Amino acid sequence: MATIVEVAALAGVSTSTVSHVLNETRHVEPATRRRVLEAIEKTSYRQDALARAMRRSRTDSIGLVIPDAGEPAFAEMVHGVEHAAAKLGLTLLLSNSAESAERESKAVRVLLERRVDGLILARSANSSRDIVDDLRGENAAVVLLDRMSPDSPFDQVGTENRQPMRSLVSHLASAGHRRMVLVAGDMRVPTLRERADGFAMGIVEAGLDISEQTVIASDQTDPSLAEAITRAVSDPRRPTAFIACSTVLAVATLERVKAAGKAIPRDFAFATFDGFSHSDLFEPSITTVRQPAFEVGVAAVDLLKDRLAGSTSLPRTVHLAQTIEYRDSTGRFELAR
Amino acid sequence: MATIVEVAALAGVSTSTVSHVLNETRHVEPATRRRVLEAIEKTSYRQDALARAMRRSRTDSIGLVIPDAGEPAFAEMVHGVEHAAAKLGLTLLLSNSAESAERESKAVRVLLERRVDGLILARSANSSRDIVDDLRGENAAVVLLDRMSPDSPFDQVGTENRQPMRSLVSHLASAGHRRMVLVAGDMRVPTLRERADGFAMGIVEAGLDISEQTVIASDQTDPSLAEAITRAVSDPRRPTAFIACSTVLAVATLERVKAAGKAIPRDFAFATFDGFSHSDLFEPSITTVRQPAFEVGVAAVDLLKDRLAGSTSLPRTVHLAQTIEYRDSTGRFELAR
DNA sequence: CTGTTAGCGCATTCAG
DNA sequence: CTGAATGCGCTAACAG
Repeated sequence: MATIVEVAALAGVSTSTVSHVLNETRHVEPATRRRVLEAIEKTSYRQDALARAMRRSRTDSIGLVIPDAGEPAFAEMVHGVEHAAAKLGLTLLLSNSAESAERESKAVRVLLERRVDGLILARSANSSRDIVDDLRGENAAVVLLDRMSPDSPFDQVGTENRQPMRSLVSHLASAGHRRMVLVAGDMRVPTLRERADGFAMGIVEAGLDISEQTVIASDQTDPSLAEAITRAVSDPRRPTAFIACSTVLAVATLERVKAAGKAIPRDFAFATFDGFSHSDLFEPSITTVRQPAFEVGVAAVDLLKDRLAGSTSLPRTVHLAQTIEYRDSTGRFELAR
Repeated sequence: MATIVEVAALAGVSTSTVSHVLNETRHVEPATRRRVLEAIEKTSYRQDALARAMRRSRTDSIGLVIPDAGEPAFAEMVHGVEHAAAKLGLTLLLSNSAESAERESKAVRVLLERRVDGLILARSANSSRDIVDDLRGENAAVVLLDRMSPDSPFDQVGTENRQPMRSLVSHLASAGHRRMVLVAGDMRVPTLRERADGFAMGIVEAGLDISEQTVIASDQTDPSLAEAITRAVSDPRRPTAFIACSTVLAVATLERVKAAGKAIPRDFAFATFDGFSHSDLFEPSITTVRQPAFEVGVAAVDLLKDRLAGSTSLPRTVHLAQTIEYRDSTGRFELAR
């Protein structure tokens, strides 16, 4: 590749002038300017972002660390972040921590070494507090994504989880369901904890007995998850509804229900968070609490943008609302069952 | 951030020595080494990847440009690329061209400016030949992903598309289907063209009349796509099977079929490429030609790795096989219809 | 076994 | 309006 020096030589000007026409950072005589432009063309010169970043101490890049690229909701957030970042002329550096704390801190470290201007982090399930503390010492802007904490020193964006779960439980309760099974997942994940909280609140509010509900809190990689679901399916106390707290948990639940020879909604009502795409095209169509994952990603970049622009306000927390899409899987419950 | 100079000063050695312990690039006395390590600890020094890359003229990063982050198959490829790149200690720079040639070349340009060591490119539908030509002049290693061309000057990896389509058509023909509808999509996309080719081959091989088949080649963003599908649904020539060539096209097809009050597989057999995740949990379960998208991503990084290691062999083309998952949507066709 | 030093390519003072 | 010169932080000769 040609460098700025060659361009300058060919145009018969100094590198300084070339730099200035490149960045439009001071006036240059139209004629000179034209010569420079021609030289750039002729040498097929391209700016070296590395050298530029080094000199300006800004990379115009941001890093994104997510815990599970396979989960549809996260894939969609990545999409949103990518979209918003591109709009701002920011390059995106993507890392997947695969729900591992070590990989997570390694990823963060690598991104900081690369001097990203900002960092968007969805913490892994077993993420330690340390990573947040470490990050505080850095001068990079940080936004926490999806998995938030109440006392975050950083801006954070995610969805409101308790409220929709309460509505969902309320809906099921008023349809006559007295015993439900919550497939709750890993309780170290804030999002899932909030959903479980919302469940408990909803149960109490509906005047149901919390001790008669079943909560399965196995991590999705735990083989005991499937067993627990199977056990719940044939629970002698006869639960009538299942709620899954994520796509992966929904898959596990549907599989076990099917394997037990039961059907939805004939034998059980069913609802899930996140869910499946185009669920309405298939039977049973599934009642789903849908988060605006793309928008969450976009919002994260928005928050970051403000910080990059120098905002020093107190940490902000943005909660986006989820919507409940009621479908057949909760719709045909027969009270007389 | 502390620099290597401060570390050197604190440890009472030269920056050279610090660099060498950092990179393990020459022997240093254990005692000295320990002092350096302590100094690194004390100053919480971190290497500056930018300066390092500049000096070594290698960034240990690769770029990935995809045309549609929303398409599940691409999302999965991104996942595979990310996974394989991380394993090699390569940082991933991700861009989405949104099927636009301009965005695509802009993305490529930005990545080259950032001096990625290699580039993985899934070309957009309207990608011009120019981009390939431009890339040839660069010293970056390039791998074409998914959307390949027969005379590529670069390594490329994708799936074999004709063969599974032929098998699919053959399967349908022997089940008694004489008139089929191919929802083929944008014919500028090589992958989709190959699938359409395979369709024609399959029809001929089955001894069917090609002129009695319907091929809908509207781009998925074209509003006429839905109309064309609707028309095919009520075609007086009574086609009995639909084949969609991508997830998005499958969605469009299923929507129109449903909207017309028809059902699968009662009224039509149906099969799709790429398809939906966990399709077996829902009714109708959909016969799907499934590509190993994650592995395609991994394979792309493998090819790139060889080039980064200096391989100068002729351009290689890797075709991964797809598998056909036969399910209910093609299984219950009644010949007597 | 370790230190000195010259750039990598650019943006940016400071002079003119 | 333009040029010369400095240094961002690091690695890799080269020298000792």
